[in-house]
Order: sequence, then C-alpha cells, then structure tokens
Amino acid sequence: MRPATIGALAKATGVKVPTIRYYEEIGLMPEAERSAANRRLYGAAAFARLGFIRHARELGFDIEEIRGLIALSGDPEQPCAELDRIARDHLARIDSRLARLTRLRGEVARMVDACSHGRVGECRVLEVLSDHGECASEIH
Amino acid sequence: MRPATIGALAKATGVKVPTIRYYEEIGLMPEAERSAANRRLYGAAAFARLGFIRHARELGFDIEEIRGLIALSGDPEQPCAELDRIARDHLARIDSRLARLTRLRGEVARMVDACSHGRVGECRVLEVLSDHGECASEIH
DNA sequence: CTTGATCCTCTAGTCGCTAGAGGATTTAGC
DNA sequence: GCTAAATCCTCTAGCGACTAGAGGATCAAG
Repeated sequence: MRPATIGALAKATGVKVPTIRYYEEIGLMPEAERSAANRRLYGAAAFARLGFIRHARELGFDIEEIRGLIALSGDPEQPCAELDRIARDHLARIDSRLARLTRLRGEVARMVDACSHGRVGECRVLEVLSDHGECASEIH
Repeated sequence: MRPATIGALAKATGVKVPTIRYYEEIGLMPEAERSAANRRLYGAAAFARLGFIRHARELGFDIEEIRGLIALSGDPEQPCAELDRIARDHLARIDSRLARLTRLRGEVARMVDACSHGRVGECRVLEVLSDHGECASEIH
C-alpha cells in the first residue's frame, strides 16, 4: 500500500479535507510527510488514527480528551484507570445532558400543547416563555 | 420604579452584564437609554424582555428563533400558526438530539463496561474506539 | 476624600470546524 | 501532447453565543 493523498484519506474516513489539515495544525494528527510537490502523504497508521479520532468525536469526546486517549494508547504498560476515568467522566456528562434534555423536552411539549391555535394574543406559547413560574420543572 | 443599571438587570434576570451588552449589539435587546454619564438605564419592559430571552435560551431556542418569537409577540392579531411551528420544530430537534444522545450513551456505557481494569494494552476502551464495527448501533 | 465597586468601549479569544481567495499540480479524456 | 477539471497547497476570516481582559470613567459608602 503506497501512501494516499489527503483526499483519499478523507474519503476513506469520512473526515473532510480541511478538517484533517486542522487536526494536523492543532497536533491531533502528526505532521504528514510530503511528496516532492509538497502534498501530504498518508500511510496505514494515519488511517487508523484518523478513524479513531472520528469515532471518538462521534461519541462526543472533545479534542483534549482525545489527545489524552491517544497519549495513553501509546503506552500499553500503563494501568488503564486513567482511560476508564476519561470514559466514565464522559458517560456522566452524557447522563446529565440526557437528564437536562429530557426535562426540557417536557417543558417545550407542554408549551406546544398550550397553543390554542387562535391568534397570537391568546396563544400561551409566549406566556409560558415569559413566565418562569409556569415551568413544571426547575431547570436552573 | 425608576430605571435600573445594567448590573441590577443582570442580577434580577440571571443574565451576565457582558451578555446583555452583547444582546444589545446584535439587536436582540433594544438600545438602552443612557444616563448623563452614559450608563445604560432599563425600565420594566427590559426586565420582561430579557427574562423572556433567558427563558427561551434555556429551553434551547437559538437567537434567530427568539428574534422570530419576539417579532410575533409584537403583533397579537396574527394567527399563532407560525409560533406553533417554531415551537414544534424545536421540539422535533430536541427529540432527535435525545434519540442520538441515548444511542451514544449506550455505546459509551458498553465501552466503559469493556474495561478490564488491567493495563492499557488489554483495555478494550481503545479497541472499541478504533473499530467502528464494534458499534452496536449505527450512528452515522 | 478615598477606596472599591460598577460602569464604559474596545479588542481578542473560546471550540471545532467551515468557507473562500489565489495559486500550484495532477489526472483524465481527446 | 494538450487542455480542462479536479485536487492540492497556504492563508485569512467567519460561524454561534458568548467570555475575558485592557484601560479608563464614574458612582456609592465609609
């Protein structure tokens, strides 16, 4: 397998070309080797790493967390407690976002139900929004 | 009730001072009157409007939607179909975010479970992240 | 009358990209 | 071999919704 262009890497991983360059710029991807004409060239390792990054991003890890995960993966002798901690922290964040979003859904649904389908003057959507006392749940 | 300073408005509504200035800059709040010494002064209407904005933001409406809601609220004779549409669209967005976040939670939880609490070399967290085939659900 | 809190404007930074300008090089079709 | 389209390069600027900080004016309390 000879080195691929950035376009081929993009196609294979589903990460856009400018995003790959951006990842290189912020040091998330290593600096790519270059062809004689200054084009970036990627080998199998780059495909694996970018795939990893993409998947982690899809799971909602932020760039700094991914940096941490990559650093840890480079040293297989380390105990995986830190890895576990990053993942658990992330899970906790997801859970709290889920809880918040669920409460929010309830409030918005209630608001939609309150619409009388008449004129704006009678519509309760605006009232619900204006008056925090209308909230069923305490969001703040 | 004589006019309040920006600080008092901030305290009362829970919106930070720079954010209020930002809202004025982008035209979400009207330009405040000024004291002789050029300080912003706010009356009851400003409290109501900023409270409305804050609440809508908390419910996840974006600035453009809020602009729309405010514009509609200015004309009580209009039918409230448009209002209803904005709110329903928003509800649909929340639902799809909820669905996505729920799938994601499942994957991350599975990943955390896969940690053998040994060394990084044996930990499946990294594998799960590397290999999209490991996914239980199709996210993309 | 001084001290500290609050206010003003302005610029720049956050995150994770995305878009576009302007130019070089490569690839595909004829 | 030649041309046209696609791809690549670098660079700067923009998105949303703020947040942070500099540098200076003004206000309220002791």
